[in-house]
Amino acid sequence: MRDSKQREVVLNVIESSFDHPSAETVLLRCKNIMPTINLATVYRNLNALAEDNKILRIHTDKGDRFDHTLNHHAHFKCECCGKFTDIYGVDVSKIINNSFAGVSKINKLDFIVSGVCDKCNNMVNN
Amino acid sequence: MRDSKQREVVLNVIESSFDHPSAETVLLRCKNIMPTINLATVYRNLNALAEDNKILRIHTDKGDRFDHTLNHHAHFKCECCGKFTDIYGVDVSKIINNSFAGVSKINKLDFIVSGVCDKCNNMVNN
DNA sequence: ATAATAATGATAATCATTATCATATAAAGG
DNA sequence: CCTTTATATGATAATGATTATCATTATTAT
Repeated sequence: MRDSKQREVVLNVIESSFDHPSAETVLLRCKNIMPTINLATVYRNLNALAEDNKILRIHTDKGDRFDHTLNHHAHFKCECCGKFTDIYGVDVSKIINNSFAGVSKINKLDFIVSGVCDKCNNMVNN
Repeated sequence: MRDSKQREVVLNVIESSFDHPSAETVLLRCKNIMPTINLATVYRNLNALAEDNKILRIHTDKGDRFDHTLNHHAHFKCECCGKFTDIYGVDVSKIINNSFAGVSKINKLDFIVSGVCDKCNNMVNN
């Protein structure tokens, strides 16, 4: 893999984002730094960086999100406001170290809890 | 929600399927029973049944899968052969009963472990 | 039986993502 | 430093899963 200014920009954007941005959001943030960058390039580099374990891909029901945190962790998605947050109550590393019947190698965990966040719940009840 | 022959067929197909079929696969199986059934109808009814907690939707990186098992459980997806199987080593019900900081209500769990299954692993090593 | 309304089938539209391809750019060797 | 060669890019078309639209059909309350 050759170096590229674009890949560097994409990596910088992910590493400085703490809100699990989508590819489209990553594009917007990249354009602030490099206005000529293209959506296809962003997708290509997000794929390359995730493949290379430089960033983490989170798979959601409406498109993928990307995370600067490398270790696998659970996420919460509010069905009401769409907000995407980290969950610290589950020891995912413990799970990934276990082996399951019929499984030889674990590469990835997608663990997404969906529901209603406190903020949205309070809005409904007030 | 009104009754319909088509929804009955879709529900029957899911309840007699043990391989987590995709919408397209569900369509094929429905057509064996009702050849005139339409893809849009299958999608509509899969959505309605999942919404109604009659079936379970599993969200994967390449399209949704559907399951007759109602209680939330973890799944394993082989990156090599694409096979989709249930995992029994993780007590998901225990996780879902816990509450997380900032979360008022949990409706759904997507828990997918990706990796290589024993079968594919043996093929590579032999 | 009839009226009101929801479900269907056929198909167009959408949305995220990937593929294509000509051009630009990185890095290796002279 | 200049050329060569292969990879990355930008622009855009294509794909694939899912949803929307809309005229027709079927269900159910009256």
